[in-house]
Amino acid sequence: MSVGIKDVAIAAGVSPATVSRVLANHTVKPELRERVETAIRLTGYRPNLSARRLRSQHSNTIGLIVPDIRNPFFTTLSRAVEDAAYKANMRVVLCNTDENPTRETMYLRLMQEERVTGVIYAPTRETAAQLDRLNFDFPVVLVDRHGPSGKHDSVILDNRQASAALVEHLYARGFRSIEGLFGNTSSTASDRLSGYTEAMNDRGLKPHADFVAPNADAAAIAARHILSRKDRPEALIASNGLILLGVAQAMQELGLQAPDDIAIAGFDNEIWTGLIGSGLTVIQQPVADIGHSAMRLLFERIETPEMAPRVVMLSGKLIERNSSKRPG
Amino acid sequence: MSVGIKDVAIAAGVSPATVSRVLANHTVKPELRERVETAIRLTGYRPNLSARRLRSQHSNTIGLIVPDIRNPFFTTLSRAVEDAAYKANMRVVLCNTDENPTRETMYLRLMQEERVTGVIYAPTRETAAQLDRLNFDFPVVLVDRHGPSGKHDSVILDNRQASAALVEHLYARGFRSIEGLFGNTSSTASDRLSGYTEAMNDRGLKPHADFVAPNADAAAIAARHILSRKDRPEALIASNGLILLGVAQAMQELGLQAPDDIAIAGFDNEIWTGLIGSGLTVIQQPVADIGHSAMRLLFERIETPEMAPRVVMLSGKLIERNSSKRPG
DNA sequence: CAGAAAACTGAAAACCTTTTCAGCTCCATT
DNA sequence: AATGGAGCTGAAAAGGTTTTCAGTTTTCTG
Repeated sequence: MSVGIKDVAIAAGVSPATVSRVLANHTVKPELRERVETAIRLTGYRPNLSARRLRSQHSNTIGLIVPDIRNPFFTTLSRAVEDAAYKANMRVVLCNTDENPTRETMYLRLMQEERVTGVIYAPTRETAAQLDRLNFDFPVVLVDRHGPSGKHDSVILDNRQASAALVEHLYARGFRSIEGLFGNTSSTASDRLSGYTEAMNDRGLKPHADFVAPNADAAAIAARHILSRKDRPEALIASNGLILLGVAQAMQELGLQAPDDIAIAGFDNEIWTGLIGSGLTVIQQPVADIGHSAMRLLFERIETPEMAPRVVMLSGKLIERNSSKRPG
Repeated sequence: MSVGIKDVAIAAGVSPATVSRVLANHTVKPELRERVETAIRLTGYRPNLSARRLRSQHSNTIGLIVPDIRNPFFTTLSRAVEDAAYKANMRVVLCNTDENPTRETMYLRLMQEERVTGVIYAPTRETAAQLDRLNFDFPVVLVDRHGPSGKHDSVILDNRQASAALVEHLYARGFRSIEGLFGNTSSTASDRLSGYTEAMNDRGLKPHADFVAPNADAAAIAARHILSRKDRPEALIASNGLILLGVAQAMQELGLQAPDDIAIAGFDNEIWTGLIGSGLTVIQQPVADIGHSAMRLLFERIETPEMAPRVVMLSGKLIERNSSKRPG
């Protein structure tokens, strides 16, 4: 069969324990270490990680649970997580939930069975609400979305502020009727909603929010409705990258141009937002930072389990482009 | 500590073996099964996958090794792989190589140590060349890129044909000076190059190919050069999605419009290609199909290890948009 | 140079399952 | 009524490593 530590030990004329010590870089007399190392090379030995994990009780695995890796936000996030993980000599198990609570709980259970070192997790609002009740044997860092209380480590954007900044920007450019299209599954969407609502109210404007499943197709359908309405707004805000994409698709189908026919602003500075038309005004999230911060929090939590939960809130940056220019 | 199968056994008044059998859905008298099941529920038992893997010699894990998950092609691919894995009750370990052979070999080694069930792998040309010599203990399915010989299962696009289709299309539209911008790391790029070259030669045209690292930034720099040349071509072909993106960026910076200033065509029907300007002409790859096919090949290989290697070649589809219209 | 401390090594236990093997019960067949 | 077989179950081994513990060698101290 495959060569084990025992075979290496025999080949090197030492005990398995010594081989293990060489592998773990523990203190071993140079001469023996030498012998073991050549034995490893000769036999082509590869440690069995399952056995190692079982014995050492360290899985060196982190779980990444996101709605859909195809959402560019989570794509970039996952890349940042993977980078940090491999620097720390850890593997990443990837889980897509499709915003489906059933899939979420099933993956959370899987994480338990894997005895993962920790989890980076963007929960739906539904599952997040029960997060206090659930008890995990591993640390969880929430990312992009927060839990029911301040009880969990999390890394999120200052969504209310970012949303308000969008309103403020459009207001400053002279727009008054500003409608918002928001996702209906995440805490992020609702935070952005309240930032929007508040900012509108502060300026004596009447907020008008619509809700939609956070994917491009659903958003496109909703946007077509809004855009073809007789009383369509002067400006439309999209609460995330996928929704913004749907809006852009609807605009194209209807042959509308921003900002001439309607002003557009939204979230997530995806590459295409700068290329489309004369550019879409967006809030840029520090996505890679979010991922790295999440991993940092996770590692610190592992090191100091009793530490009080921390919420890291990062700021978005308004990228002004032509889609929100005052027309004419 | 955490509850093990032994604790469940005690709680249910049976042997650990019986608990194991219940878990594996083996034949157990209904009454005992009942008792075990409630014991599991009561104790909150979760199997330890490391132990299970060690003993059963099945990792139920598949490795996914891609250059960069942020390349939309691989994003979609990974999603398809994860879906198929999920359905087969397997986990996915995600690896980004950044087209770096060192990282590749280190991940391949990791896969050995994980004793993975199989690997889906998009190798660089450099590592692919040595694939015959390397010997893995697990099946490998190459994806998007092929190995040195027909010795490996693989799922790829008919790249030569697709590339030729692009030339043919541009030729039909009246373009004669057609330059190509190709990646320099993958077999895919070189296949597309030869498709391009051949199609050009067939029509008595002189091929003109440039090579670039397959990422948007490098492509943008190269494209700026090409586009600012006095004798810039009538049409430019980009050999993948990232390169096409770089071209689009360069066009924008230089204030050029397709097809008025130059015709553009490329690979990968990313969403933004339909939204930008009046649309970019591209070859659409059946990406999800590629992923699913790869998993199917992998599973079939596991089932029938001695089967001869199979190459699945899928066809791209030309999406004609305005960027390749004859101007004026 | 003796004795104590430090450094190193190996045997065996432990990690948590699954799987083998033998034994038991129960039923059907002759 | 004896025999054979099918269907279950439990004890124990096995899977490949790390870790503990005790023992041995080496180094240091006075």
